[in-house]
Amino acid sequence: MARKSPSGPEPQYLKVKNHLREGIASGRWVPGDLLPSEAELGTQFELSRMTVNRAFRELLQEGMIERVQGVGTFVAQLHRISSTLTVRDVHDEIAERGHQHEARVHSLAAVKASAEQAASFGLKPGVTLFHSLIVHLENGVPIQCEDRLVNPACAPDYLGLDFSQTTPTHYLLEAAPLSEAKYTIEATLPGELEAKLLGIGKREPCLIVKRTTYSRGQAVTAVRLTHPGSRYLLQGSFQA
Amino acid sequence: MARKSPSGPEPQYLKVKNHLREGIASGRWVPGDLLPSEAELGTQFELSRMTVNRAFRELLQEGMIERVQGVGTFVAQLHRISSTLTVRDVHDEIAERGHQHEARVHSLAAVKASAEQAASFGLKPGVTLFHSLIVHLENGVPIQCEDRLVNPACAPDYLGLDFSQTTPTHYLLEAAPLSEAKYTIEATLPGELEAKLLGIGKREPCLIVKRTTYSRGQAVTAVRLTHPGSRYLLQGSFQA
DNA sequence: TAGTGGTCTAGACCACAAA
DNA sequence: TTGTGGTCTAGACCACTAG
Repeated sequence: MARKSPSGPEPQYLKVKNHLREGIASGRWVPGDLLPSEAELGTQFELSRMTVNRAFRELLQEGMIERVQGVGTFVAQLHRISSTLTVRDVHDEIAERGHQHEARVHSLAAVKASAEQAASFGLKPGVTLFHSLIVHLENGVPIQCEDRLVNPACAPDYLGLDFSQTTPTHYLLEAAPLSEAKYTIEATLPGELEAKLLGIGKREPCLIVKRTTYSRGQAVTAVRLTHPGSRYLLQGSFQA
Repeated sequence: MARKSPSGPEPQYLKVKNHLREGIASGRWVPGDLLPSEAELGTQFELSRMTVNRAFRELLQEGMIERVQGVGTFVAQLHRISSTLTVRDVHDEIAERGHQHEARVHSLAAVKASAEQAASFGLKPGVTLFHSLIVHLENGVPIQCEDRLVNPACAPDYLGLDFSQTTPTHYLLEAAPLSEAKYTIEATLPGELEAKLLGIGKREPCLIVKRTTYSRGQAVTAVRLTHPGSRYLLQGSFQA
């Protein structure tokens, strides 16, 4: 039978995977086409079916193919462009650009939750939440206004932290293991206070990211990140 | 030895995977902790090592764990919030909301590429590119202005298509298998023509997605999607 | 019935890292 | 040397689909 990887860095299942990827990328197989079966490729490459299966499973996970039990494996219709959008800690983001990060804490206090706020945390109106309002500067220029509510149960010592030294994002990710997040991205005008804190006009468009993160099914924190449209953009890429 | 899945819908490797996920989500293991070895879990669950290995591989792929050969498997540090942002065909998006989609083609012609445009396609200035300008309406309300350049080599018959019936996105994905995409998302004011076509004021913030897609290393199309900030937002979620 | 994918096994050899 | 993960095998049983 086939030899396992001798010492070279390329496992056998990758050979099969690349063979299929190249066939699809080159147009040899187009969306909807039936691909060779696991058994067929196993014979062709002199590999066991499990090894070929792994190549197929990874391609399935990547959305390159579709599989139907009892029928076969097909090239997927690439009608979705999905891309991984990484929302990161501002500090890391700025540091990676080789720039200086500064955080100005404008507010850090306990507040009574409004009905709407409480609802988003799954708590009763009037309960105490922690609130922080921090402006992040890159090389002295304000690029993000971080307006955050925190569930005290998940971070009891939140009010005692020094957020000019560590970011809430960083702290909260350590305090409560992240299990889920929801976000929206939109373009609107800044609030009056936001405009003032960011040093921009009231008519300058802002890119606003709202994000709620959950740990063990419980909402940990809800944040509104306001970025001057002229100074900030999100970017990313996608590899099929 | 262990019994394989008798008929029930839950494979054995999922039992192991869920066991680990729950242990991490519940805080039984925190980031940095050493998890049980494959052999250990194999004994505990009465499974072969390969089956346990599959559970670990999938968790690794999901970013839940980190593995070091010769050392062990650890709970990952969750210091990045990455989320899958799916940029989809507008038509599908609107149809899924149960709404009516209409496309108005305002321009469809061959143009001479400017130096900048040519560069983004890796072509020489002055070559012919195809250009289309289409406004998409949801239930009669303009929500997206699609300003697109297309590489003629990848879609020779682009100018002959009826984009009130099929979207450029849909057509291009079929014409050229997608291999890579780059995008940016930003908030700015609309151009004069865009404001007019979308029926909005010149001072209304817009959410702008710019995207270039590649097929086999060659740029296929570059598009600027302008959305009125008051009528459109991106949303998504992330499961750890 | 024949062919497909979905899962699982009980071994195996290897590279690697720590003691 | 021991234990870890990384890979691979040559079978196996099952569910499902098509002819």
